[in-house]
Amino acid sequence: MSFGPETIIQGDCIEAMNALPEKSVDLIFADPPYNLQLGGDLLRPDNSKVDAVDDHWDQFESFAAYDKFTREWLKAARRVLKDDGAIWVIGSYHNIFRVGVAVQDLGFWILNDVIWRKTNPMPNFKGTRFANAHETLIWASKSQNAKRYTFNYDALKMANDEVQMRSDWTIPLCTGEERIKGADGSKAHPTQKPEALLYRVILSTTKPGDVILDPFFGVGTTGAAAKRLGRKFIGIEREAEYIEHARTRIAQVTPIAPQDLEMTGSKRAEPRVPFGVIVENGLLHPGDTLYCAKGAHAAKVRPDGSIAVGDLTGSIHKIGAMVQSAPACNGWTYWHFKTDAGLAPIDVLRAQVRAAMPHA
Amino acid sequence: MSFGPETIIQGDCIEAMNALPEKSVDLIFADPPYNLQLGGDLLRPDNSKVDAVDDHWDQFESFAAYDKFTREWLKAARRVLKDDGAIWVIGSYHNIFRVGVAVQDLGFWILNDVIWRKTNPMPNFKGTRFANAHETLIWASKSQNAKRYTFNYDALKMANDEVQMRSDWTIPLCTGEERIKGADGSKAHPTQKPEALLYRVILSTTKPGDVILDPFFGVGTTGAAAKRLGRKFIGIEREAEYIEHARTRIAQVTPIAPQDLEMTGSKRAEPRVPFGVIVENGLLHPGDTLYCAKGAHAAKVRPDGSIAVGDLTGSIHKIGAMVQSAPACNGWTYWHFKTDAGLAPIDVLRAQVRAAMPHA
DNA sequence: TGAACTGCTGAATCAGATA
DNA sequence: GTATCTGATTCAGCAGTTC
Repeated sequence: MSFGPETIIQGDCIEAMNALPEKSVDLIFADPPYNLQLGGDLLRPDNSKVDAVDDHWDQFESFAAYDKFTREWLKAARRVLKDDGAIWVIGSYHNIFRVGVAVQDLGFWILNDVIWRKTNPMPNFKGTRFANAHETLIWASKSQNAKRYTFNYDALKMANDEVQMRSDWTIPLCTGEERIKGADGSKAHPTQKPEALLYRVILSTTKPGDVILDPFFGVGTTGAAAKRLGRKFIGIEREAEYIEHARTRIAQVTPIAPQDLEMTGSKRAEPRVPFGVIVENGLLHPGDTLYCAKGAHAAKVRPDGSIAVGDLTGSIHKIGAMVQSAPACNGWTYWHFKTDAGLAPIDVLRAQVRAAMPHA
Repeated sequence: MSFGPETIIQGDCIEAMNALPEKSVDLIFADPPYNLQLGGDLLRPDNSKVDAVDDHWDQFESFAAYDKFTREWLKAARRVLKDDGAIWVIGSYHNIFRVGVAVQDLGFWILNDVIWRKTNPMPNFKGTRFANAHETLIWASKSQNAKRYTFNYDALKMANDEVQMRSDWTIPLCTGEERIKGADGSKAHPTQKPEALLYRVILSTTKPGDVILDPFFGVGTTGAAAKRLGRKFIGIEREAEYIEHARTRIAQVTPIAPQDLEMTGSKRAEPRVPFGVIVENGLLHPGDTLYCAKGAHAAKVRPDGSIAVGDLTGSIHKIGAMVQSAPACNGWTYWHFKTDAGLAPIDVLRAQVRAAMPHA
């Protein structure tokens, strides 16, 4: 089954997800409710004789109900997720611990917890606690064995001034223009997330064209960011009013042109060039000598693309590791050849071969 | 019962806590095993081996076994805690969700989760995830009705440059001189916490003279910080070797008057504003064109904050240097974007983002 | 004397394709 | 499923040495 680029479903998210085909979505982003409905039931103002056991029981019942709900929607979510897909869940200390345990118990494998560090949080007015200045996101693959989840490491590193992206993200709250307002000017949704947060989630863990499912769609931040970034989305939401806001909002989003979606790619994704091809193409010749950067080691190129140091023969990687007594070695950067300007890594020859290859 | 100012008990923490009188301590700080589940060896890019936490005390058979252990020590801890006392537990995503659920289920009432944001975390060497740059602390009172927990609001605010203390704390790792070393110069304990972290915990949630219990005492960071701040402590630790280090260490601590205490690490590290954030926040869009001041060079913005001039892609700084054939370039001042009033340097956009982040 | 440089290290669930 | 091979991958801070 393939989805249209924009799907919004009104209804209960568990039923709606169970109606979707299994293993059909690439990423799930979920911002579940965390109204534990505590306080009212548990507060006993008379305070005359608080039975501690009863207190715990009440609390347990309430937490148990939330846990049951959490496990049910997570289970439904896991069914529709592709085996190489991943899930994000956002929450606060009220619910995130319970969500995290359910995520782990259902077989997801946590990859990171990520902190959304708010630049402009609401202060704690009473001065009774630390200002609650962050929320927590859990990023998990479908299972421990699912090693092929999407992570655009190089693009994220580029987006962070060429330093690898950390697990704490500093992003402002959703305010001002971006905040969706109702007819009376009041905020349309109590917990609208900033689009910058979703931008980073989607940029880091999906590819263009991927299908993103949001079971608690609200006013459609996930949909807006997905559309902007050329991803498909499925949003599920119970409240007709939120859906109305979401539709209006998403209709106004202009997608980035496909050719402008291109980002810094991974070296791992580049086509493999065996060292033998360098020799085959005459960029090096059998009998030529390779050197390590300091010239301490020298190796001879052989016709089949292996190299020799004394009696030792093998691949550029193996021999490189052996002469250094290292557990591993990248021969492309370790070995150099002589040029007029001095030693140059053989990786430049590989780059020449790749440049001459037809674009895929 | 009253305790001496410094008590260290060797033994199992659950048995030792059960031997203490109930409702006798003011604060508990616990740094339990994290239940890391590591694969094989991890090599850095330079082929050196990461010194992993592979100690026997961190090994558990299953989540269920870890949960059982967690509930048992938390239950024992709750018994010895005064009704107006509080508990801190620190952990990572491997264990903190399970700890948090146990804390809630046992009747504690979470007041905050606090993020220890590390200035100098270990990077992710393989480029597979976000750098794991934080740990999470849970701060909880003994029960929901226990409103009289200690929180030194004004002192904390003062120590934080007159701004309310937030739930994310930026503090460096414990390294250098502070790190306790064994006879052979290697680290005495694999997970020693920075004293600055304990200062802040103790300063914010205890009064001078309070009794602080640490059931996983290790090399005694809690004891050292408690003594320095004029609090009593009880440390429980199984390993005789750790206790030996702790005693030596704590003996060298000179208590200081709280008013003389300078909050360590309270200066907020000003996060850089990477160019990717400008795009993320929609101040520029993928596909937009940047120009040098004279308009001779043009570059296209990409979704990850890299830019492209023809086939060349890279950061604003790198590409700026390349088009000028210069060794280096400040991309913020070199590249401009079109406005109604002509070209403006992209640095004005960075200023806008910074202005929107008063507490970044 | 100081700047520059080299080396080491920190709670880490850390690769991917092919045979 | 396992075994083998290619070859990609790090940031901040401290200590010790060199220039």
